[in-house]
Amino acid sequence: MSAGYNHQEIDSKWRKAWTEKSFYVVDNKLSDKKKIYILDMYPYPSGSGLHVGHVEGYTGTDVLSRFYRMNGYEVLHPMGWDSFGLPAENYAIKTGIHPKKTTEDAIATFKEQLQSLGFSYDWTREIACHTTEYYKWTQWLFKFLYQRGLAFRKKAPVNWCDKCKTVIANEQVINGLCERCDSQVIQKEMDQWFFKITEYADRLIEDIKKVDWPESTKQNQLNWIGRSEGAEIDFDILGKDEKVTVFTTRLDTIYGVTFLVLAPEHPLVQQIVDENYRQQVVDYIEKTKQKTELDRISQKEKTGVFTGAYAINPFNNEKVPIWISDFVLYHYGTGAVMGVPAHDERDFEFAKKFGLEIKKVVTRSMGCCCGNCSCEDLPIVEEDGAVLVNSGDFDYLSTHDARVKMLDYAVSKGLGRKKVSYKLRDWSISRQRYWGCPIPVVYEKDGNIILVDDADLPVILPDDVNFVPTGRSPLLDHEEFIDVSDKYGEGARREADTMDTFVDSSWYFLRFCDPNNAFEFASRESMKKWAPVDIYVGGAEHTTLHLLYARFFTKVLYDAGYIDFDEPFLMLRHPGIVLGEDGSKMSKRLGNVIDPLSVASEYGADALRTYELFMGPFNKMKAWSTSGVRGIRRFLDRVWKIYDNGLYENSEYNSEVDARLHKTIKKVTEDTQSFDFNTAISAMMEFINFVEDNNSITLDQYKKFLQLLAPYAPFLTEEIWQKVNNNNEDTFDESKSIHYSVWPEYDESKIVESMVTIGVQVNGTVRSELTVRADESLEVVKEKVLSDPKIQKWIEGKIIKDIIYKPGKIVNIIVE
RNA sequence: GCCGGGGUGGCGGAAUGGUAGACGCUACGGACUUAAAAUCCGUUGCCUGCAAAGGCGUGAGGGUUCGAGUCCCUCCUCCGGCACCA
Repeated sequence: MSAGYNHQEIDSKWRKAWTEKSFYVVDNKLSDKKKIYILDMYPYPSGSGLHVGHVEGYTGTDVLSRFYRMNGYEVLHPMGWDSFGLPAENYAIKTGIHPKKTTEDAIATFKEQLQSLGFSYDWTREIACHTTEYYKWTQWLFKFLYQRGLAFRKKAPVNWCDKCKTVIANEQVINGLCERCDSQVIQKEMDQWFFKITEYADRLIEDIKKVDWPESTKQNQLNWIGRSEGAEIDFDILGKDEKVTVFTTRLDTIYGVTFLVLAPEHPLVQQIVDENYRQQVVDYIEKTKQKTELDRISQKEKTGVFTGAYAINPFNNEKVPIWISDFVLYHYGTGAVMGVPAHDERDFEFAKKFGLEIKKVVTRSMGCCCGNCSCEDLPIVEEDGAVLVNSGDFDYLSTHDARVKMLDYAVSKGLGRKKVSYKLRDWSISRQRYWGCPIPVVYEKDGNIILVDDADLPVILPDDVNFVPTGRSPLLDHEEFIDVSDKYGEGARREADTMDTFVDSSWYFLRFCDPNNAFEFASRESMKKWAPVDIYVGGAEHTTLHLLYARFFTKVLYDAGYIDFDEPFLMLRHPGIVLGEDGSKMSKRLGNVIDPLSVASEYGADALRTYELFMGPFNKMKAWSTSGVRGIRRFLDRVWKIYDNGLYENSEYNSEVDARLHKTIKKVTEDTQSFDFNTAISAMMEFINFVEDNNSITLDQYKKFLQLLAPYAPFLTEEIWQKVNNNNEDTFDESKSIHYSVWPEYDESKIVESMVTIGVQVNGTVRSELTVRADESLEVVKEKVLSDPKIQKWIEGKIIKDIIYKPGKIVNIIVE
């Protein structure tokens, strides 16, 4: 422990005072004041509590919240809990302790940690998605999507772990293995609920341009949606009254088709297969079903079988064999592809393996690049300057032009059509798990779907459920929950699956606008005032799922007229991962986890907060350093010492200190807003160094400096602020707090320096320096520079060709 | 493989095309102390040199420019995402 200010006393005193005065509570009344909504991704309350890495993001948003309050904004800065989810249920399976209990205990721990660090959340708006008050509206939103035709039910494969006897979520499948027992996960067909996010694919792509998000996150989303433009072409099947439709983005290569491949799951396979080949086809389909995800990913060689059927290429009427293979994905495109081995690496591999013909239809116009390499033997995939050959009327066209002309031709002859395909698939939301939001659906005896009435919401998740894995949804065995025959008629049963927790988190940011509303998910007025989120901060691991789902929900609500914005998060930033002192990821196993509360109790919450942001650029990965925290603490102690030794009372006004202060105000104001917290803190350190070197700071200057530091170190600055203002702590309120004081403005005229020191170069290498008026003329500078002995040494006997002078920056003498 | 983002002292990192290494840590030297901790002062990119000074330096190699960490091209490497997507 260092000497200096008593953080234990000061931290707890102000935490208490701010809480008592409901400092950060905001209302929903529309006002003329500027407003800003600053949000952290709400955490999953895990049993192990927060470590210092989690706190970086929360510190960033808190600094911004405090900064904007001081700049006259009404700030909505809430916190809540993503409290449904698998870890609590898995823990319950292991220990028998109810998820509700472990979750609520964890929430208490998290809350204590956050409050100790002085985060200025409006706790009257706290939400938790496992509460009935919250999930009533999650259920309402499910119904809302269903009514708009965006929720539907179909059979779909789920991940099944045979050892754990349970269905597990995609997130729990690690490289095809079960997260908990490392055994193989297989696919099982079950009835599932889906949300039709694919309907919004194009708007999700288009609107990403509107938001201020990290470029990589935007790219990840585009990548995930995976839009590609191409064509669907119909191939007649020889001797059958059927057609196979393929999807291709390389229509220009269609004269090179030497076979077709269907996914083994393709329904047409059964109809077209030649009887002589039926057995091998059936065997192959069966083998594919047996394969685990891991098998399919890791198999190096292509597999497949011939169906005995042939198709006719509509462009040249050639007869090509139809194969099936598991490298063709049933759920993408049409589940069928045209094989062009000369111009596609996968098709090339397949043709080589099974001895299929390879027919080249695209060539480099100037022949091979070098003439003596083997590149002509490999598929030409895409290349500038390549042209078509062996393609009938389309010969000598560039690949690009050929694509356009061939599509026109196909459309005019009725052979196919333009088509856009997406990688994005509909969002499967059914989970065969207990600890989640019940789906508000009842099935009548004949299977008819009935939505539960609004008046009967929420469908309450029962507490007394046996969640030990049996291989089916735990709620299925809760007769009282399942059996609703008295209300819905003989044989009526409730849906027993719960919703994916990503459904909860797809709309929680709206609930914060009006968290206690019992009649709507949030009032229009409250959302008009606060939403959308202006600044959103959270982990980069959510670049696709959560952030995409929330955008989808927002657009659906927008289309229905509930809200007047169609993007939920205008600005998004990701905090970088914080590594342990040893440079490896913090984990219990390595024993390098650092608890924020222990840092705060040893060095003070302010030192922790300031260090969190001083470590490095906000969005970059960096390693924790306890000696770094000590360095910050030294800095804070020096700030305290200016009060403690009364320097501000004994100083004469010093204009250089003042110029420095105004420069610092400018830097901190700009850098704080742009998330460059580390350089803002450096600037404040430089200012204090300068004050100490000059042994001068007036009260007014000191107070302005304290205000700059206040968002970062709220406790210490509040303490000094009260003392230098001689406030009576018994009558403390918002009007006297530094955190509601008016952010200092800088005076540009004080920043402009009249005298500057610039470098003097000879042929671009610095040889001397020169102090002149910032706007000194070239003549004077030239005279001074040429008479400088250090410079004369370098130009002696040489011809001066030019002198470049950029006022205030540099002078460069070009010789010889 | 494709997409995105990086590579700067012993370490974390600063630098609108204009004196690279701000700020902090570490280390070393000194002051204070009976002593230690804390605190304060000084030094700290590398090489040569007692010094003055000079040379070399931002992953590698080219280029543009009076001038490049910064802009352009080629390559190496690390991190993140996607990955048989036709």
